[in-house]
Amino acid sequence: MYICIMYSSELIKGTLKTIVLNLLKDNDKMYGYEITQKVKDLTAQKIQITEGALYPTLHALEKHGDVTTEKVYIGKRVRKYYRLTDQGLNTTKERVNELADFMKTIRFLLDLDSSVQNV
Amino acid sequence: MYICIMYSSELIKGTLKTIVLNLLKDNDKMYGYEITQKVKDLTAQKIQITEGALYPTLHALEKHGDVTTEKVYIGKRVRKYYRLTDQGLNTTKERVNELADFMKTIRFLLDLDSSVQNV
DNA sequence: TTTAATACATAATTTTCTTAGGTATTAAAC
DNA sequence: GTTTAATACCTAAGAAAATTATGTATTAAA
Repeated sequence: MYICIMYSSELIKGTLKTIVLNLLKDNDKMYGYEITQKVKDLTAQKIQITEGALYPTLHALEKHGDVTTEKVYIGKRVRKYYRLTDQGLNTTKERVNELADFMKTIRFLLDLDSSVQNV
Repeated sequence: MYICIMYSSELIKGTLKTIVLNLLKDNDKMYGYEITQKVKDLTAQKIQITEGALYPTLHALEKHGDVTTEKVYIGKRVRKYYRLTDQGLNTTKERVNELADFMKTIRFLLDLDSSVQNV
């Protein structure tokens, strides 16, 4: 699974693009490997993006004009940096708002707010 | 899409089973069509479960022993009621906890808690 | 009497991720 | 010195889960 939560597995899908876009919104430019590490660090290893999921996603974002790329050589090793376009920033805002709204709906639907243990 | 949010489409996937299980936890017994309507009502039409997604899911839950079924005839029309088993109740708790935890992680990752508009 | 709502179901297709594989550089360990 | 781990990119086959489309049938409403 692209999202390799310790406790479970396929529970949630479809958030990858939003996660990537939001990271690019906050970080000016990032390369693929960096994204996987950042997500891993920020989530205490709970979410681990696999490369098989990430790279096709990044390529799709580029194809749709949400990001631009720039190759940088560190010695002989190549890094491909991704940067949000103006359109990509709009897409990001839309996606993040949708996800936030959806999660709010789910929380209500599952009655999570009334229980004590879930903040 | 099984989840037919007004604003978007494929953003989130994989929550269907958890939603269904949690409804059954709170409602003793329900039939398929009732589940679709309940979710529609509770979410102000934001989430609309399609039958093509629901029925295979219910059948899978039955196959795995999380629910039992009971056919009831209303006149000549048949209703198939689904009811949680003890095992199903455990599955439900696990799933809901996982989903809650995951959403908390996503909220942190997307920095949603620090912004004003998202409560 | 036709349409909409109720109520079940399956099958083909599509999307999206997993799993697995491939290449190559650089740093660390042995 | 050489193997291993980490860095860094990538694709392709397969699986999972939904969408879309279709089917049957009853009942209520227009």
